[in-house]
Amino acid sequence: MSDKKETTTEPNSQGRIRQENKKRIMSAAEKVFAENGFRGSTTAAIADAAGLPKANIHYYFGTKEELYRAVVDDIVELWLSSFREITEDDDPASTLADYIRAKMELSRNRPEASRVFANELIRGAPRIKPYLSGDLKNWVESKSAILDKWVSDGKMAPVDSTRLIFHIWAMTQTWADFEVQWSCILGRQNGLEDADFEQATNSIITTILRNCGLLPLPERKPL
Amino acid sequence: MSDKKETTTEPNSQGRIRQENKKRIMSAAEKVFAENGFRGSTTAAIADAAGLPKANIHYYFGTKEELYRAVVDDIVELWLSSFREITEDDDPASTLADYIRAKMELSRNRPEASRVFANELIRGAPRIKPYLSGDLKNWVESKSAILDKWVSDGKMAPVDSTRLIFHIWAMTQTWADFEVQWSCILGRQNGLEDADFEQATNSIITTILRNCGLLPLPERKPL
DNA sequence: GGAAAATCCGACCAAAGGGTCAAATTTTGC
DNA sequence: GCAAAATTTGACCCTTTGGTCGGATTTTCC
Repeated sequence: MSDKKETTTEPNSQGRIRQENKKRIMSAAEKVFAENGFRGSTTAAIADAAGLPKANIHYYFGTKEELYRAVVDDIVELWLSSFREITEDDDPASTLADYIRAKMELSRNRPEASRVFANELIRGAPRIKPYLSGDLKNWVESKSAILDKWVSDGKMAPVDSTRLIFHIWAMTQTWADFEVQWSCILGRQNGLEDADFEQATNSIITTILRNCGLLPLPERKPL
Repeated sequence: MSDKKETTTEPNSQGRIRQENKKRIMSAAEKVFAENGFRGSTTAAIADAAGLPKANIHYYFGTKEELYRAVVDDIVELWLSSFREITEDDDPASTLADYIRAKMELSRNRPEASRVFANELIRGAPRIKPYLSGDLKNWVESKSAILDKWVSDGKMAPVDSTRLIFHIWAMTQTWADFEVQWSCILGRQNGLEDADFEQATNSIITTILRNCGLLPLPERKPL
């Protein structure tokens, strides 16, 4: 079913035009898929966004499905590569804060990538389940093991380390996926501003560090 | 453009069959829209899920767009009605905990509703922006005012009350919208279990209450 | 019980959708 | 400079899709 174009044989060292066009198409596709999901996106819309005739999309990617997979694979790679390595010797507070900042920068700079991913998850992740149950599961397990080590070393208070990671993701990605909701509620006519992301970042960091006993208990205002 | 069936004139007191069928179709539509978004959903798929011929969908709802709006309006109403009233005289800790529990129960029991809403937001909320900038904005503003009052009354520590609400939503809704991600990572072959939701609920409550200085600072394990 | 209203539903239609093709043009490698 | 390879593109094809229609069946109401 997919043995007709064999992208694997392509020498790839040359093909400057090919590289450029594929990148252009994938970037356009990311936008369209983010907004409409896989089934709701049309190859015509993608071609339009890329400024190319529809036939070119099929020339470079065969089917819509293949293009989608290429886009998703790209995002998965971005996801995994964007995590700085963490070791048990690191300082919990600054490591967690840095991680939250990195995730928020992704939400700010690559919101479409986040939304493509979100779309895929909402649909039950038919195409990326193996990745979720594989690389991603391993990543979470190894990181929560480090958190647990920090706890048992007395470097931070006991927490549910797995849920901690989940909830960091939820709080950071919501600023990309559901941006329109927050910008409406905050009354930002032209979308969220840098300052909104900064404030959100600080709020998340505070929440997480307090939860881990890494910030002093905030004083209540005296009656 | 919509003056041909005039659903408003329908006496509605009779029409038992009508009520039942509309409910059946909307319930099926919620499922299909949740999984495929508006553009990705076909009326045939909805009819199929409802166990009715496609023509009936159009008989009761006119167009796909009208059906979608009916479903979304229903969800918006559910959203707003599910919030217990809060007053400044309430106890912060139990009020926040109750609210988180209520949101988590919605995520557990009406995940499709949450996903339809999420789909709409990811797309930029073309059809519900007025609701976001209206009712929802007001709701958030009135609730964050109460939180602020609690702070100035010394009943809880100073927090960014608006972001607090946003992040409660993010952490609770992620368990509906992205359930597949969490169940893969947790290795649950058959989807999340009740116990998973309980554990998540507790984790969120702890996080939020600690953030508000409503739980004692957790002790670190001594070296 | 019977006529009017409501409901059901298979058959149909025009538009949009994914994908193909072959001829024309451009780029590459020597 | 030129032949082979790569790329471009409009026209085309078949399937899917949202939506309609009209006649059959059921329900309602007196």
